[in-house]
Amino acid sequence: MRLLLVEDDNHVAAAVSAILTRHGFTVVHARSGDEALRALLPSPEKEQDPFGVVLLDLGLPDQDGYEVCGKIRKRTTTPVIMVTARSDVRSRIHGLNLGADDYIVKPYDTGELIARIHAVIRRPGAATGGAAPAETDLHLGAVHIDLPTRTVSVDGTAVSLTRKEFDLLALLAQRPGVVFRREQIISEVWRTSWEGTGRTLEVHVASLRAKLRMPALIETVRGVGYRLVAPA
Amino acid sequence: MRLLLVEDDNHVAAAVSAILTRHGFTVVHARSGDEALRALLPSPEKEQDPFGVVLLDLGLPDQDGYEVCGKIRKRTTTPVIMVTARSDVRSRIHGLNLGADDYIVKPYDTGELIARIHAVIRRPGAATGGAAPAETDLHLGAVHIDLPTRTVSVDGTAVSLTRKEFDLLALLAQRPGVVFRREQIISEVWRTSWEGTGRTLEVHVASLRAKLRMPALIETVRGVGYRLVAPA
DNA sequence: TGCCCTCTTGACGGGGTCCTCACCCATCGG
DNA sequence: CCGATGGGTGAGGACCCCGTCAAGAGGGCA
Repeated sequence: MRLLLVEDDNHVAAAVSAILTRHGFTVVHARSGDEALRALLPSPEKEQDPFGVVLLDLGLPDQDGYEVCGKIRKRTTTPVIMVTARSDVRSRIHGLNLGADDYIVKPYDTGELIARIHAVIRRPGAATGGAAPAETDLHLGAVHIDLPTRTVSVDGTAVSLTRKEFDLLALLAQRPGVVFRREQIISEVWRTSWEGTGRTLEVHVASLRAKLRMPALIETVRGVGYRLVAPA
Repeated sequence: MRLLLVEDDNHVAAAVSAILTRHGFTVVHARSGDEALRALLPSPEKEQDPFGVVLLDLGLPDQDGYEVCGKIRKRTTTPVIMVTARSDVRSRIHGLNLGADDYIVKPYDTGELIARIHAVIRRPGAATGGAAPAETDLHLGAVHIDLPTRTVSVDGTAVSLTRKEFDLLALLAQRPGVVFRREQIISEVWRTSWEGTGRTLEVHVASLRAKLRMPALIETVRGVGYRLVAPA
């Protein structure tokens, strides 16, 4: 699960990040409120998994942490856990009323942090309540892709794809015309930084081209990667 | 919204109850773990609104408060907030890992209590009480699901499902056709972030397929999860 | 207390997916 | 024209994932 860590101190961020990574989270680090908001909002460019939870430090340089929390709540339903050194009750109530799901006071026990994160993300709706209504249907000429149901059809007839095939197609289809580099595709679809020595990627591309019966749809960019040709 | 207050001390209960009532909650008071569990379980006789949240004091006479929390979590998905004088980190982590949604240490500020209650019940999906009138009946071809009474019938004949079976079916039925990931199902139905190694999920799916006499209704999406096939 | 229902776990097996490997072809630079 | 580089292709086998079965733990109810 992806986690957004909002923290201006790089040393603290590195330490916390290490702990969270060890517990299975993919940590994205934002150093300011602006950066956090930009990372949260689904931009047309990068279509990634939505964040499962936000760890928001209130001591930010550019803007008030409470304000950031409010803005996050206005746009998404992603759970927010406030982290701060301010221990007074007033601040806690203020934070919670702004839409925060929990409020932890520094210094905190790392075990408790993990436990509270899990408590927040297991609440019903948290799993589905990612970012704002992202695009779920993609049309590319005759090809129609439905993300939630993981179904693909060409000219109206359904096509059965395997997991890797679908993930690969979905990735490319999010930015038609844009070239994805090989290593980028590997890391997104395979979720591992292992750079294969084999022909794995090519095999899956070939399979996709065959199943979609449109070999020209996926274009090879020699020495770089692949891209989907944008429909006219 | 109805709130279940589990507290053995009558004086404390009266005081807290008054505060909560003033904030718009309908408070039901249970003096022991047994009483709490009996109040929570939906009896076929009295058809009442389900509880929106449980305030669980850990200092109970009859049984361990943690145990009670575990039992509650086993049967319902109602949010639980633990309230106790035990402030050590160990207890907090233990409580949260048992499925509690929050953990407040006595003595607490009443304003913070209210804020934390609101933070817990504000989650989308947690609104079993007064909020959005969610869909209560689901029809999928020959299968009819009634959420409030937790009854399921196929072709008009009733089918007896266990708790987990019903929760699983109800989850999938909420969005026919869309694929639910395994982890998502685990976290929603089991409400615990334990990543099981066993075959638990598959066993329940198999049981459901058999009882509904429609093996094709629940479709396996290899490497991802399951989904209900949308009716034609 | 004893029985039954539910849930969990583990072993086992089958079948679908994925990766590897070898070889082929296309492109590009000299 | 020729070699080097990098992608395309077609098997085959390994691995992974899921379905099934059986056994056991725990709680509920009489």
